[in-house]
Amino acid sequence: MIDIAKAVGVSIATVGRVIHQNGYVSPETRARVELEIARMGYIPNQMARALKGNGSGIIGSLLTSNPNGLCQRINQSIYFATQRHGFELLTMEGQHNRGDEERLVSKFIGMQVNGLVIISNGNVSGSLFERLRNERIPVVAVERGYAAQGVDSLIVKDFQGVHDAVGRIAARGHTRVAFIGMRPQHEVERLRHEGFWAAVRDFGLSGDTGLVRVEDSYGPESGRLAAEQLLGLKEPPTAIFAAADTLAAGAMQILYKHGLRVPQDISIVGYDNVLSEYLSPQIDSVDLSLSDIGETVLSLLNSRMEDLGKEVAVRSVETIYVDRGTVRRLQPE
Amino acid sequence: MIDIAKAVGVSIATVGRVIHQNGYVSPETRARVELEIARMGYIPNQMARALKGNGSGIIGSLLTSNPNGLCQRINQSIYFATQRHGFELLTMEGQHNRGDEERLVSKFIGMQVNGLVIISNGNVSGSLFERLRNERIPVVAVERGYAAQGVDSLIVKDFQGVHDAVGRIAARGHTRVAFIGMRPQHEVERLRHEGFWAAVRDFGLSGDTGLVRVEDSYGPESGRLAAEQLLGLKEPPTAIFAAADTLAAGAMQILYKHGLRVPQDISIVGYDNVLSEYLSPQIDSVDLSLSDIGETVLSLLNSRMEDLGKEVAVRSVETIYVDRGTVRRLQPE
DNA sequence: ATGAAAGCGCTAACAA
DNA sequence: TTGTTAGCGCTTTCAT
Repeated sequence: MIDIAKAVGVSIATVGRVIHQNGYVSPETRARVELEIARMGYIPNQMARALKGNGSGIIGSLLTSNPNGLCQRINQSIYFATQRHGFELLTMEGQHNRGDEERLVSKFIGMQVNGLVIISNGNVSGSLFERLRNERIPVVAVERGYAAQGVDSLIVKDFQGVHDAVGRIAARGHTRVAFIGMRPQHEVERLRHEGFWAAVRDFGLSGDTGLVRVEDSYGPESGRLAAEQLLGLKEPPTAIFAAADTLAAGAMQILYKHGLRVPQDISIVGYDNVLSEYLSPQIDSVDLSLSDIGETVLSLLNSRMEDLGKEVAVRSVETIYVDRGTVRRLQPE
Repeated sequence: MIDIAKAVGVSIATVGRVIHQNGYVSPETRARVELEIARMGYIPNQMARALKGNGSGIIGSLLTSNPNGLCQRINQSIYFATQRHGFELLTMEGQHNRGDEERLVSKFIGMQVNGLVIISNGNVSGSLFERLRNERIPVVAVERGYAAQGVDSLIVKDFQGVHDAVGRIAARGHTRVAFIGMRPQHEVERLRHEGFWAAVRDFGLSGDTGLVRVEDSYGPESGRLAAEQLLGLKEPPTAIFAAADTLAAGAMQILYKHGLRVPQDISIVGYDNVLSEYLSPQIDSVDLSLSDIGETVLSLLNSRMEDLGKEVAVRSVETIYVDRGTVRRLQPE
C-alpha cells in the first residue's frame, strides 16, 4: 500500500479508501490509484487484515471422522458455499478422539477463524462447544439425530432415513428383511440401528435377530462377512438393507458369488448413495440433499456472526430415497 | 501475552521467550509463566505471527479439477503430511480454467501461504508458476507425465501405469484388448491414451480402432455406453482396459446385463483403484503409492523453503498394479 | 476530499 | 537474566 501511495502521490489512507470503496475519494484520484493497483498486481495481506480485528476470513471445518466418504461430500458442499460467501474453508481431519479434537480446535482458535463447522457422527464433547462459546466463535454442528446442546445445528435425519427406506421395502411385501450395520460407535450407527428396529415394529417385519448383522467396520469385507452369514440361514432374507453403501457393495459380491441375481432372487438397498450408482446393478440407496447443506450451514453461521447472543437454531436435512429398482415387488402395494 | 505478563509480573518479552524456548529465562520464572499460560488457556494468535513475517504456517493446495476422485485422495495424503510437518493445509478447488486458477492463486498469495501444491491433470498455465516465483512462494506441482517448466514436480507416471497394465493383459494371451477412456481434455487423458497405443505396438495387440472407445465424461454412463458398443462388435474383445475405475464400473453393469461373467467370459481391468474393491467381483486396477506422495511433496517444499534458488527437482510416484484375478489366462505366460 | 497516526498481537534486536 | 521498543500491513478515527 505504501508503494502504491508513493507511486500515485497520495496517502495510504486514500489507497485504503479506494480499496474499500468507502469514504470520499475524487473520481480522478480513484482512477489513478486503481490503475496503479492493477499495474503492480497488488494483493492485500489478509494476515494484516485479520490482525486488525475482523477475523481471518477463514472458516474452519472439523471432520471428526470420515468413515464412509459421506463426510467428505458434505464438506465439499460446505466448501463451495463458503467460497460463494467470500470466505476460505480450512479443513482439518481428526480420528474422533477427545485429544485430537481439543488439539485441532486450538489450532482453529489460533487461526482466528470467523466460524467453525463441526461435522460429526455424534458424541462430540460438550466442553468443546463451551470452549468455542467462550472464544466467541460462531459454530455450526452438522450432527446426527439430536442437536448438540446450545449450538446451532444441522441435523441429518438418519433415523427417519432408515425407517422410511425399510418401510418402502416392507410396502413391497417383504417381511424377512435383513439389516447389515456397523457396530454402534457413534450416534450415527445407533440411529441407523434404531431406525431399523422401529421399522420392524411399525411395519410388522420379522424380528428374527439372526437377520441383523452388526460388523466392526464400514469396509466391504464387513458386508461380505454379513452376507455370507445371512445366506447361510435356514430361512434367508428376501431383502437386505445395508446401512452404508460400502457394506452393500461387499454384500453384493457375495450374492454374485452365490449366483443370486438382484432383484429377481434377492432385493437390496444401500445407504449414503456414494457407491450405489457404480454397482452392478445400480442399487437403491438413501441420499442427502447435499446442495442445500452448504447454504444452510452458511446461513446459520452468518446469522450467528451477526448476533452471538441470539437463540440457538436447529435445521435439518431431508434424506432422499433413490429408487433404482432393486427392491422386488412381492405383492401389490 | 500482555495478560500473562501482568499476571506473572514479568515483561511480554519474557513470556515470548518461554513460548519459543529461546533466550535465557530462569527456571523459576519459566515455571510460573508456563503455569499461567496453561491456567488461562492462552493460544498464540497465528495472524499476528504471520504478519511479523514468518509466513502464515499455511500451505495451500489447489485442486485444478477433480474428475475421478483420485485428486481428493492425493490431497488427503498431502494433508496428513502437512500436519505432521506442523503446517495447516488450505485447499481450494477450481474448474480447470485459467480465470479460476488466477483468482485462487491470488487468494493464496493474499493468505501469505508458506507454500503451494498444485494438483493438476496437466495444462496449468506457465504464467501461473512465474507469478508464484515472483512472489517467492515455494511451489510443488503434482503433475502428469511431464514436469512443468521450472517448478519442483512430482510426476504421476500414467503412461507407464497404463502401458504396464495392458502389458499384463497381453502376457496372459489376450490380443483383442479394448480401451475405454475419456476424451483427451488434459494431459492425464492423453497419457493414458498414448500408454495404451504404445502397449498395442509393444505387445503386438490388435490395433482395431473399433476396440478403442473415447467418451465424454468419467461417469459410469460413459462406461455403459462404451461397453454396449464393444459388445456389439462382430468380434468383441476378450479383455477390457478402462482408464478409470468409474468407467470400468459402468462397463461392468453392461457385462452383467448381458449375462457375461468376469473373468470367465471377459476380462477387465480398471484404473485409479478408487472403486475397484467395491465391484462384483473386485477387479484389477492400478493404484498409486499414496502414502509416499504426501511426504515427497513436503520434502520438496521444505527444501525449496530453505533455498529458493536451488535447482529444480523432479520426483515421481510409481504406479502399483493391484491383481485381483480379473484377467483370465488364455495361454501360459 | 485527503492525510496523520494509533494500534491489532507478536517477534527480535538492543539495552540494561 | 530480564525489559523496552520498533515494526510487520492494514483499518479506522480524527483532524485538516
